[in-house]
Amino acid sequence: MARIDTPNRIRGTQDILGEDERRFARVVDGFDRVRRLYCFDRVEIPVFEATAVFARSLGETTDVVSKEMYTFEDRGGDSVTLRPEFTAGIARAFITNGWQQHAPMKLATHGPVFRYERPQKGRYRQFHQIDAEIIGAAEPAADVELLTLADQLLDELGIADGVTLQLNTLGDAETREAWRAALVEHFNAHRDELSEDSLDRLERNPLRILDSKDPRDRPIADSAPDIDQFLTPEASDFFAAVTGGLDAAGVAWTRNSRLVRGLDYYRHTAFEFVTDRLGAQGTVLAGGRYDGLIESLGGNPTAGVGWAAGIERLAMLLDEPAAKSVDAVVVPLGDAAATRAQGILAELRRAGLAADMAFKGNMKKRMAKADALGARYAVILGDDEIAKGEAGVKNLATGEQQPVAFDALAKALNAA
RNA sequence: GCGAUCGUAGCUCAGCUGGUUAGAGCACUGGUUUGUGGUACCAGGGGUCGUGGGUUCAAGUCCCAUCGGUCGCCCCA
Repeated sequence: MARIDTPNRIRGTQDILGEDERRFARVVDGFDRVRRLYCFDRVEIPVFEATAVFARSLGETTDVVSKEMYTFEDRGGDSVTLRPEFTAGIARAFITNGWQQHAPMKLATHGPVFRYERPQKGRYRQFHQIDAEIIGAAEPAADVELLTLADQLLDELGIADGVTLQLNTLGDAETREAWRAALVEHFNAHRDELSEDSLDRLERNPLRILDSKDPRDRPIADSAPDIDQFLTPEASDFFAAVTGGLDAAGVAWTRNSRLVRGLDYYRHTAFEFVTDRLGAQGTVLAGGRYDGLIESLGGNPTAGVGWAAGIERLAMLLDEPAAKSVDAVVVPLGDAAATRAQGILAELRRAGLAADMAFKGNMKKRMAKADALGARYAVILGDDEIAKGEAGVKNLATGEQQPVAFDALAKALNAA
C-alpha cells in the first residue's frame, strides 16, 4: 500500500487558529484602534523588496543582513528579499512615491516579516509585527508621540504591568563617531579579557559589547566610557526634550545607558519595552530614531523615528483570550423549517447579529451544537412554530424559553 | 550557526529493569431520549509509538543518524 508523504509545515512558521488567533487579533485590533487615536495613516507595502533596500539600510555587517534574510533570485534574475522588518521598506516607499510633499507623515502598518533564525518560543521564521513610523519630523516631539502611542497600546492590551520602557540616546552622527572610537579604544585595551563573541563584535559592531550577557564582558562593558561625555550640546538638548516630553505625557521610563541597537541606521533616541515574562525574548517593542536612513537609500536628508513590536510576543502576554461571541443559533426541525430558517438567519445577520445554524442530527444534537458554538440564544423552529408564526427563543444561560413572532426576532435579540 | 533537553491518539499523559492484538482522561461520532443544550450512562472511530537505520529470538522501551518542539547562546520583535 503506497503511502503519500504529507508535506510538513516549514520550520519556524505557524498555523494560527482558535484561542491563539483570538489573541493575535486582539493585538492587531488594539493597535489599529490606538493608531487612529494618534492619527497615524495605515500604509501597505510589499512583502518583498530589492535586496539592496535592506542591505544598504540595515548595514551589511549586521546579522539580519549577513545571515538571516530570505534572499533569492526571481525568474528575471533580480535579487529580491522577503522583508525582515518594515522600516526600510517604508523609507523606500517614501522616496519612490515622492511622499516628502506630505511630510511629516505618521504611518502605521502590520503584517508578516521573515528572518531565517533558529526558532524558539516567541521567535519564528515568519512572524508578525505591528509598526509605527513618523517620517520627516526632526523634532523630539515625534519621539515622544511614538513612545506615548506605544505606552497607551500596551496599557490598553492590559500588559503594561510587567513591561518597562528602557530609554537611551545614541547621540547624533558626530557624537556616535566619537563615542564609538572611544569604545573601540577601551575594548582594544582589554582584548584578552573579552569573550569570543565580543571579540567578534569588536570588529563588526563594537557598541553591542555594552549589553553583552557574558559575565566575562560585564566588568569591561561597565567600565566603558559613557556616551554622556561625548554628547554634543545639540544631542544633549534633544534627549532632554524627549525625556521632558515623556514626563509631561505621563509615560514612565528608565535610563539604560548600555542600551544600543543592532541596526546601523539608529541615531539619537533608542528604546525597548522589555519584560521578564518571555524568557530570553524579553524585548516586546523596540525602535528609535533613524535620521540618516532615507539619505542612505538615496533620498533627500529626511528625519525619521519608529518602532516595531512582535505580535506573537504581545499575544503571549495577554491575560485572557477574548471569548468568541455568537448571538443566536437557529435550530430548524423538519423540511419546512429548514427552508424557513434560511430566511430568518439572513434577517438576523442583516440586523447585525452574529448568527449560525445547527443543521445536523436530531434536536438534541442541534441544541448541543448551539451550546458548543457559545450562543446566547437558540432560535427553535419546527412545524408547530411555523404554524403559529412564532419561533421558540431559548436563553441558553438561564434555560428560559419564550415564543417570539418571526418578524420581531431580530429586534428582540438585538435588545437582549 | 553553537550547547542542552524532549518527541506514544486531535489535546494532556501512562506504558516498571526490552516480551502476547499499545492504554487512560478530555475531545470527536452514534445511542439511551426520531421536539430541547450545558449533568449522567452505553458503544464506536482514531496511533506504521516523529522518521530512517542498527543491536536482539523479540524494540514504544537499547544504540546511531535525521527531522521537529522546547530552553539557553548568538541575534532580534
